[in-house]
Amino acid sequence: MPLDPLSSTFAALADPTRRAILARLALGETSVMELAKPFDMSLPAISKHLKVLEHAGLISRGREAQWRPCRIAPASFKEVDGWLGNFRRFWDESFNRLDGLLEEMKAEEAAKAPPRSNRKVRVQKEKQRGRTRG
Amino acid sequence: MPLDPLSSTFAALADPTRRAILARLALGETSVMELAKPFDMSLPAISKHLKVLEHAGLISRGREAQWRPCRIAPASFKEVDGWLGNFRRFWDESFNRLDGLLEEMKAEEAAKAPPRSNRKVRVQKEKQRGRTRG
DNA sequence: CGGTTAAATAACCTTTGGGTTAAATACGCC
DNA sequence: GGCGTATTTAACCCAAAGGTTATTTAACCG
Repeated sequence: MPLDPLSSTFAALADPTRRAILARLALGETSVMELAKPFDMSLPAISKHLKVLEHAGLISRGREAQWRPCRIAPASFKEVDGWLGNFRRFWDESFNRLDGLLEEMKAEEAAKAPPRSNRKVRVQKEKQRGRTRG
Repeated sequence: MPLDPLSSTFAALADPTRRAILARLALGETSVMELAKPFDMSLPAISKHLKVLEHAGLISRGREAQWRPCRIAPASFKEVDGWLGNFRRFWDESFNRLDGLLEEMKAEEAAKAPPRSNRKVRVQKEKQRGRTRG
């Protein structure tokens, strides 16, 4: 019984070896052998980790002769970030528009500048991201 | 052998029941009974899920008479987002400064405006977040 | 005190996960 | 074709995860 995609992705991220592999891949596409080097672990174990990451949509794999170069796949990262966005207001104090407005007001106060007229509160776009801060 | 904090957090998020609980808590603090209602699952099972979430730092629990109200705890969410930030450039095309600059240039080109002098690229603050978009 | 409600713990079961070693597959090269 | 390198698959092991029911703890209420 396969998990829903988001669960698979989070599960894949819940292992330090796999996160280290992703960190390595953030530096650029590379082979399984290369990925395996830093770890005191058998090659099949790495192979399994890669399968988990691939199944989770976090990496994709090409074919070049006998190598299967791995690279970061963006989609699932984006899914995770999107889900996380539902909670951003709990920890990013400048996240919601009201806060943003208040902080702008404070900033103006601090700068002792006269109030400006066409000051606008920026609207959120695309599911909780893309706001100006500070 | 306890997992590192980030692994515990991702593992906690890798279950749809637990994510649903968090989604409910995003609406506000509530009791275990209340949280359990939507699920076709025994109360001890929910209790275990809550323990996992608490251990992962995703919720905290108070005491009010015989109730233990649960609420979202921000810190671990922030940790996850911070980690995710290392990969943001892979899927948020407006994330990195060079892209931002290029897009501004394109926008200016499109507007057929003369080049402006004190146009500045905004600097990233606080680990991969807080950029202006568009 | 005794009863009722809220929640956690204990003991247990079954499935999944992460690791191993040994064998198989895929491809390039001489 | 046969060899060597890269990678996956198979078979197995043990620990951890997610669920259950039965029992226990905690707090209010009358």
